[in-house]
Formats: sequence, C-alpha cells, structure tokens
Amino acid sequence: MNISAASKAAGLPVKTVRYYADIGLVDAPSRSDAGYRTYDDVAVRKLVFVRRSRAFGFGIEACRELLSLYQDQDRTSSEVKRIASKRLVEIEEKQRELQSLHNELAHLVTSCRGDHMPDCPILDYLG
Amino acid sequence: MNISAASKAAGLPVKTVRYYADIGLVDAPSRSDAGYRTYDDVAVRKLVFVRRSRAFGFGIEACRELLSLYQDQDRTSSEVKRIASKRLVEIEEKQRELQSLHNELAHLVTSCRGDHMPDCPILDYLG
DNA sequence: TTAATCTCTCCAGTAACTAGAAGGTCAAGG
DNA sequence: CCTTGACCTTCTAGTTACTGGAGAGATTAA
Repeated sequence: MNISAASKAAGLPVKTVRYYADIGLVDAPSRSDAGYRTYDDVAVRKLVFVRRSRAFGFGIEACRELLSLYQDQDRTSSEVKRIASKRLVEIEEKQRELQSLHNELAHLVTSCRGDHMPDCPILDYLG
Repeated sequence: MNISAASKAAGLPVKTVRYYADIGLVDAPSRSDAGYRTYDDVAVRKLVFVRRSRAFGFGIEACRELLSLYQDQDRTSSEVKRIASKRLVEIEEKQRELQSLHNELAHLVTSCRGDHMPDCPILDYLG
C-alpha cells in the first residue's frame, strides 16, 4: 500500500500519516525502491488506533502511551484506565468552563436588543 | 505608568501587554526618553476590555472588531450582537462535542476493570 | 556605588498539524 | 517512445495566542 491508500484506509490525511511517522508516534514505514513509503494492514491498524485516540482528545504523548499499551501483552488495564480517566477529568473541566461561559454570554446576548442603536449590554460588560 | 504597573492594572502578563501592541490589537503606547512604554488609564481600560473578551473565548480578530465597536460612537448593537452570537454558537457546538465525547469515554472508563489484567474495553474500542 | 529590579529587543518554542514549492516516479494512452 | 496526469518525495514556513529566555540598557533604593 502506498501512502494515499493507507491514508484512506486509516481515515487520515496523507500529511498527517507522514507526520505521525516523522514524530515517531508510529513506526517509520518501509520504503519501496523509489523511496515511497509502504504500509501494511498492521501499520494501518495503528493509524486507526491513533485516529480514534485523537478523536477523544488524547494528546500525542497520551496516544503514544496508549499505543504502547495496546501492543504490550504485559500491560494492566489499570494503566489504561488511569490515562483515560485523566482525559475524562479534563473533559469535565472544559465542560464546566464552557457551561459558565455559555451562561454568561447567553445572558448578555439575550439582553442586547441588536438594533440600530449603539447601546449594548455586551460592550458595557466588557468595558 | 510603566508596563508592569499597567499589566497589573489590566490583569494581564507583561509579555501579553507587549504582544497586544505588537500585533496592533491595542494602540502602540507612547515611550519615555529611555524607550519605556508608558500607559494611561484609557490604554489600561482597553487592555481590560481585551482580557474580558478573550476570557469569553473571542479570537484576536473578534477582539479587534469588538474593541473597534466599543470605541465607535456610530456603532449599532446589532453588529455587536452578531459577533457575540457567533461565539455563542461556537460554544454550543463545542459543548455538544464534549458531551458526546464524555458520554462515550465515561462509558468505556466505567466498563474497564482497571486491575492487573490486560483485558481492556478502552483499548478494544480504540483498536 | 552597587545591587536589585525594571525594561528593551529579538529569537525560539509550544500543539498538531497544514499549505505549498520544487522535483522525482509511475501507469496509461497515443 | 513520449507525454500527461496523478502520485510520491523532502523541505520550509505558517497557523493561534502567547510564553520563555538571552543579552543589554535604565532606574531606584540603600
């Protein structure tokens, strides 16, 4: 498989597939005589794993750890759970933050008439 | 006021105050004989305005527009409301996204035993 | 006078890609 | 055989909004 086939199979942009190998997140792929990267199913499966991990918002370093655990027969599920729980806490923190932003901003937007006059509670609040 | 006094008054790091002038988000401050930036209350008020806007998650360009409207006697509140509403929609989108991430990840974390065994529904899902 | 504290500018780094340029490779059609 | 177009390569630089640090000049208090 050349890189574009692999990228389609993995659901990632070609540039991203290259990038993940550049930073050592996935193994450097073997090369054809012409220097083309060649991917097999195993490599694609790892790319898919990373794509799904990233979709959960795991950072590259967390993906690295997860991928390593994924391939480690001697792992313990507690290690995985620790990483995932940490991300869950981050998500919850972000949710609280957004909720409070939303409450405040929604209130301001509602109270703004949005007409041709200059008076504006949003600007009053910011200023 | 030198920059550190202004930064304290505005509630922003010194570096950020410099940065905002560098990118032209706020006016370039006047300088002392030695080349030190000098700030007055008006400049500080604009910095505070930007800090509050940023706290709502408005991007720099949106802050630029808001600040310009803030100083524009001929503005209409509809312009302000449009910008704020746009941000509100973004927040809501992000909230939905996080909610769905949270649902999925919380479910996975709950179902993971987190013990010394390698079996892990989180990795099963990702792989 | 001297030491500590500002302040200045400029450069580089952050996260995770993404865009684009310049150039080599490959397969199909004429 | 040649060309055309799609593919591949590397490299550099840009994105967002700062932040850290180096090296050097200015100011202030003791």
